[in-house]
Amino acid sequence: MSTGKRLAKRSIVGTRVCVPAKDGLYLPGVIHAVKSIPAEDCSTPTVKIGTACVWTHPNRAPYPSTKGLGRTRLRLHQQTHEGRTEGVPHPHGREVSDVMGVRGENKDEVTVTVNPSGLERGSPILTLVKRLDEVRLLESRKSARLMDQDTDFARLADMAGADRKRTSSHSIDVPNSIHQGSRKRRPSSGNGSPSDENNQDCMNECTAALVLMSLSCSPHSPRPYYIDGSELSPRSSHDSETYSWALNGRGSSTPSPPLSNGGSWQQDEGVVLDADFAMDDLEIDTPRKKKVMCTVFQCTWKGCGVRTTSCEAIERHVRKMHLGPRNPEGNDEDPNSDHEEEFYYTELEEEARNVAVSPPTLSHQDMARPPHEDPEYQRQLQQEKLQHSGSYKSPSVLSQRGSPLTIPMSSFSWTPGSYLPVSPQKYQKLSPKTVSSPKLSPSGRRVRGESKKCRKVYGMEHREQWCTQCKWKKACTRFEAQALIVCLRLKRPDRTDVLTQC
DNA sequence: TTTGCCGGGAC
DNA sequence: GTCCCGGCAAA
Ligand SMILES: [Zn+2]
Repeated sequence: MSTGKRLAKRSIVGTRVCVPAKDGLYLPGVIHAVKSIPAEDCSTPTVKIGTACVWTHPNRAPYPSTKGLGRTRLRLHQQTHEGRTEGVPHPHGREVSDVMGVRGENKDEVTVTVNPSGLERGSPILTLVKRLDEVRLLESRKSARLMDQDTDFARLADMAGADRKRTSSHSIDVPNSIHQGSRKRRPSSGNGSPSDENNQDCMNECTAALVLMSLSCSPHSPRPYYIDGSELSPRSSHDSETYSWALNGRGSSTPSPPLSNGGSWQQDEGVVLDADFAMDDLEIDTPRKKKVMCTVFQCTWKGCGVRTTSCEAIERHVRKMHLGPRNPEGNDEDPNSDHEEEFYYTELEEEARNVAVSPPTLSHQDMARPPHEDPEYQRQLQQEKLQHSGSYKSPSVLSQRGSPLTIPMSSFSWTPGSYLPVSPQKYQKLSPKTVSSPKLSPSGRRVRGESKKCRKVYGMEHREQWCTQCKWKKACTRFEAQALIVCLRLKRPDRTDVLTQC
């Protein structure tokens, strides 16, 4: 519902940004004002660099603070999670914050120019070449979206759900036979040495989710894909528009952040989902769910408010109308592009009938069926390909970027609760919306998964080997995750980058 | 009857 | 937040 997938944009004043300077150098600054230009129906942020210098560019937005460092910028944020910006270890071990500029030369290094005022008096301007992981972030006020992304990454680490703590502590599935039958709490520490199998189990669960994320999300505000009977593919009603997770019906629909953490989750908090990747935006066709919701995208550029039903369309709009071409060549397909436009629209959910007046919309039938079954959608795809080849990210492009998986659902059952191995309670907490299950029994109870469950596999006598969920009498998460990995290996052996994490 | 797991309660 | 279990429904 209107609990919204993406939070409405807040004021960007105060947001740390990078602005392009000469020689490809990006200077950190803070947006201190946004001037609106009524005539042009847009606004121009003014960025303060240091104390005096002001950068402004009509019809052009500054880069979010992490932008402008090429691919390296994300690592800056992801690896540190400290909410700080441009704190560069001084050669003598001190931290300096008067960074004049940061330039990403290659993947692992950044060149940092440090203002002498941040060092001893009279020091010359320092140019430091630092490894990425040496660069720490000082306090910064990031844009809401970047905040969201951080949250995402943090939560990403939680994909092991109830097992996550044990993931980090390398211990899981504690035998609890001693306390069997007693509601007395076991000491939470001293879990003893876990079996390798359990460790692997946990890893598998983590990785399965990672794999999913990694494979199904494009680096550019990655689009989720959905698993229908046969494949993971972008789910959209038309024009690659209303994306939503529909894993056998249950899923989420908001984009997730790029997963470039290399699986090194150091934080664990909740599930992956949040404003940008939430299990909560589930579009499921069940008897329970009567209202057909669909997503519209609204431009948040001041005074604009243009709405489209397509993510692509709104991004195109923002790019064309407000931001200008991404680069001189106008090559919008540049994988390294800044995706700045993502900051200038918001995603809203509306009842389908409202959307009918929003252009461009097709029939609503297609919202309830997979795109590959929708002839109208297919036609649209063809047209889109023809019309926008080169400047428009058609689903095929998305496919390349996100490399959606093709997973035969017959090989394993993908039950909704186990989409990410997470405790149902947590799942529900992160799901403000009423979540309906894809396969619900008439009573509303979800249909039992078809895959083996710990109880069946290990038996009551080996309860200690069960996954945590099974121990808690919750929906088992172990075998679906494993099945997913198996499928992944079979179907996408080329994705060694992800598979190596398994 | 067995199994899976939802919902809710204890801690 | 974690952990547990009553009880329901499907298998
Ligand atoms: Zn299990």
